Amino acid sequence: MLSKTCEYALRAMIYIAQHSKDGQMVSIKEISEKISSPELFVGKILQGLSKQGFLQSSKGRYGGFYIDEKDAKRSLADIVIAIDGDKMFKGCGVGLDYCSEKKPCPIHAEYKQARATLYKIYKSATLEQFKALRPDEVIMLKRN
Amino acid sequence: MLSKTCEYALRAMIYIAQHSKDGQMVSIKEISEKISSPELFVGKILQGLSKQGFLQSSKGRYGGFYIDEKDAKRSLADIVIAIDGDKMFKGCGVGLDYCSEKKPCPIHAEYKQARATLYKIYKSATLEQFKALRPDEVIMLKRN
DNA sequence: TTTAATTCAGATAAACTTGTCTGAATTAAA
DNA sequence: TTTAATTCAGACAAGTTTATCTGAATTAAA
Repeated sequence: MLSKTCEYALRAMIYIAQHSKDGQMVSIKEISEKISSPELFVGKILQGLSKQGFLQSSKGRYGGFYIDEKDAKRSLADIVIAIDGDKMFKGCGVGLDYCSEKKPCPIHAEYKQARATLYKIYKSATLEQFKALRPDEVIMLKRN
Repeated sequence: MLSKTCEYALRAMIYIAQHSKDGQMVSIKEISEKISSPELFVGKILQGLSKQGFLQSSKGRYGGFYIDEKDAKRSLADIVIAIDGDKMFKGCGVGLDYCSEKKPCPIHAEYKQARATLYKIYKSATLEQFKALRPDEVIMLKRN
């Protein structure tokens, strides 16, 4: 459902949120290692998100990325939509352009409901929540 | 969520199911026109589904595709899985490999539930249901 | 038996997504 | 002020999905 790009983005953002303590910047190198993802590609993704104001970045030595308390309140839905658009939360479940309330396909009502639930789930999840995990709850962001 | 290929497949299968009356074959040409999709591409897709036993095909003049009553009972979920695989119904909502019951991500439980609901929706929808529509319920399969 | 209309099979091409390279700009520390 | 470490920007490359081309095989009808 999420593109690979979007999954990288979420994992990277979660890692940065978890490691943004007292102004310490997190470098792309560190991030990509810790979430096992292609360094330059994740760099690009974060540059985009940074331009859109989802996180702070600073150039130069000891530079990197940072997510402050305010930005950590952003929902996963916002990030998903910034990258994949809202197609995941929109449209007919069968891919019919002309499916509507007036001419619903057989799964229209249920699908619409399921879609709304999905959106609610992503919308109410925040980066903050991943910072607040107890040590025994901490989740591996790596692959493999 | 569904790939383009899968959407073509569903729309084509629905069209064929709706027009498979008393042994009459439906040609790729007719199908692709009626659902406005690339003819040769939909041809390929249907060839694959036909090999997998989702519908009948016959070569030669007056040949084409056909969905009998038994095959019309197949669920949309089966077709989706045959084409896109089951990734839509599996895995973590954040894309975490190590998210599990034991170490759930913050949205694990809700997402799992939503995913299951989605599967149920596709699993209980059949091609048959699209044949049974009353005239005023009939849905446009075309684009544009 | 010939012809025309079709599916089938495999190769090729175009478009999109994912990933890499290169060099410039920036910044903190030595 | 120089150096080393970083992000940034734009071009490039590889991989995947979507779409097309070509010719062969098949079949019903003329």
